[in-house]
Amino acid sequence: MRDILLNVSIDCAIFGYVNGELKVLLIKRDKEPEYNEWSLPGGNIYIDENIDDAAHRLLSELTGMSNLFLSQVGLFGETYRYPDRRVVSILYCALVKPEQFELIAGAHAKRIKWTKTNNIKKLPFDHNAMIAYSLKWLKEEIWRKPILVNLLPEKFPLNQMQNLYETFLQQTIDNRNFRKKVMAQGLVEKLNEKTIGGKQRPAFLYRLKESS
Amino acid sequence: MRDILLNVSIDCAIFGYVNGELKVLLIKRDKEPEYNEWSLPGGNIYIDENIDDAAHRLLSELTGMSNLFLSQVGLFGETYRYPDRRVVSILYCALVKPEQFELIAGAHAKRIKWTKTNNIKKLPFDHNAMIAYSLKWLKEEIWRKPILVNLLPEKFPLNQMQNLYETFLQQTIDNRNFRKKVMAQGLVEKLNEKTIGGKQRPAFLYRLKESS
DNA sequence: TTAGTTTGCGTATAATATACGCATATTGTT
DNA sequence: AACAATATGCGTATATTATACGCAAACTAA
Repeated sequence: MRDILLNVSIDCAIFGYVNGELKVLLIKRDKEPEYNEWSLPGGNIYIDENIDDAAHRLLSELTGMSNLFLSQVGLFGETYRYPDRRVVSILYCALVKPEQFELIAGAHAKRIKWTKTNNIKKLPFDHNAMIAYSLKWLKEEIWRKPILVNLLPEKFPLNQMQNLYETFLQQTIDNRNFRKKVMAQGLVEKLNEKTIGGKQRPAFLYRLKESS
Repeated sequence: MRDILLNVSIDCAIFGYVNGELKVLLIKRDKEPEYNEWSLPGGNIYIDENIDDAAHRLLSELTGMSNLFLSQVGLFGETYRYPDRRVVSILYCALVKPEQFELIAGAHAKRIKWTKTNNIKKLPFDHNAMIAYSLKWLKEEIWRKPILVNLLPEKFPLNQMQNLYETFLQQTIDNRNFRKKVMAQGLVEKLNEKTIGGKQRPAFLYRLKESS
């Protein structure tokens, strides 16, 4: 039985994009407090466990998801945010393609579901604030971190990347300017390969730079 | 005897500007671990204490400083960063005018000193990384938060504000463009008062906007 | 061959940031 | 009282960056 950090916890706001709709992953709690309520996946950190590692482990245990690109986005430490004892929570955030994951309700999660982010009902603790904060953070970081690029296959043509950005930002982007912008900030690099079997002119493939 | 959070602590990187030099506040620890070593001021959070409040209290206790504009800048949670037990530390940061404070070494601080930020020797724990991180953060936030404006008197002419920015950023700024930039982002507001007793043309006074 | 489509080069325009001119209001000096 | 010295605070010109758009090239399907 490994010891846990009693005053620190982790919560994860995992967003998924399906058919142009942004959804957030909720689990049905199978323990107190807030037994049977829908909430963000989260939990405790082991005493000798790296915080980022803990976030990945918790998600894996609760939902079966692994190898996500998780970013630490904030700290929620209101005095009475958690009823049982004083717990400061570290908020992690990721964007995923729901269809790439088979959700498996694991320990402490009776069920799992994707919920539309517009019009979320009242969640336990400060989880509504966490979701709002994450969405704001995401839109700011989308051009600086490979949050979106991680939804793509390892190698992809630029128009696929552009479609993703357009879908997430809910706006069309000029393809020529998109290329310039993406190249200027250098999150991705051009490969010497092209798409094959497409129904039009082959496009060069790109991938996330090592350093990102 | 109030309980404390065992797994969470606070550290403060307080920077001071004297004669164009940036210095950081260090205290000489009077308890283990790292007894007698110079380190960043910091300490524990009480079980029912707001995190921001704790940061202010700790600084006050250790150094006598109060009413600082403190910003939470990061979380340091490496597994073995603290030798006695697992502690995740929340880093706070502020910029002050050293001459405005009478430093009083309080509980758990044998001495206090200002040290130049270039060429700091090895400090305990991860405090060197904390200082480096704070400096990077400061330069990014200097136009968005009233970190620097808080070093000024309540009412000030724009050239005083400009001098401060120039000193901190170590570069000259065109006075006309400085005015435009400052007005455009609206951290401060113009008053209907002017400087008196100066040795040249009186300038309008400005102050930090309420909302900031 | 030709129509349809996407790629990916280019340049033109708009928006923003930086550089700089200079008249004005004040104090100190002759 | 005139003038130098200095900082204020208005303006506009230039450079840099972001956005809008033209269009030829490369491929597929028919």
